[in-house]
Amino acid sequence: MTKNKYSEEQEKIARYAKALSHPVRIQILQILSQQSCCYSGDIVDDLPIARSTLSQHLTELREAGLIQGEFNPPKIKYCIRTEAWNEANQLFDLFFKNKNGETATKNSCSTKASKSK
Amino acid sequence: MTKNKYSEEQEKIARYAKALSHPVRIQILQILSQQSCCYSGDIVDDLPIARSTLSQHLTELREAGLIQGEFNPPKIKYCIRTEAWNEANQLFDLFFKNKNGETATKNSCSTKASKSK
DNA sequence: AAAATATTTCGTAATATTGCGAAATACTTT
DNA sequence: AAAGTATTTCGCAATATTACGAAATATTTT
Repeated sequence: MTKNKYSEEQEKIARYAKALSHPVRIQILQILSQQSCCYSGDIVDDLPIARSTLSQHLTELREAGLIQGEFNPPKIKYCIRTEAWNEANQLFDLFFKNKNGETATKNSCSTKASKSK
Repeated sequence: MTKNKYSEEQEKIARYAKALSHPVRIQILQILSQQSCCYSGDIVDDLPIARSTLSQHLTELREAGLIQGEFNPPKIKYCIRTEAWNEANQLFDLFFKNKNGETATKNSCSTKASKSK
């Protein structure tokens, strides 16, 4: 294992965020999350991308843990993976919640800050 | 303006998510959000990257709207930009909230699905 | 005006992402 | 077994990201 530069939490948030960082993946997840599950072939009709490109995006979402595919020959039924979905939701929640109220208001700055060495 | 493939909301979520898609940017935002504002030079000491690289990440966060820099010669004080911070928070909230409960549970699939044409 | 301090921009390199069509794979139906 | 349907993998190209050090920029202090 390589050197751990960042915390597990930071890596996790970044990984989920990366999965959400393309509009087509947002759309895919919205489709899946709103109308239970879907078949890949049905999704592609609503998207402005080729089938092979969709496949790549689905793979990314699967590797991020956010969706799962159930083989239902000859189709594959994709669904939201609730476990990861909830974890991501919670991570983002906490991330945004952890903020003191006094930012961006002219003054309010701690001129100190560590500066080790 | 080019063709609008995705909704404004989808683009917005993806843009914010992209800003959050690197662990070092998560860490930067955590530092800024937890202890009001900071000077760039102070941040870099806690991060495993070069100053010039930090500058790039700060630019990305600024362009995403999540932070703002106040010039306080010869330093620049960076703070969270609350407006965007709250918007992002709300967008992610809604995004994750919009989900019916019956996913990823073996059955529960709508075999139909549009398939126009 | 020269020196010191803080940050950004530039040049460069390595790697990752996004996209497509063609071909490969896998399973079902004829 | 051949044809049909659904998806993935492959090969390729264009662009974006991440990273660094050196040089440029801007402001204050000496």
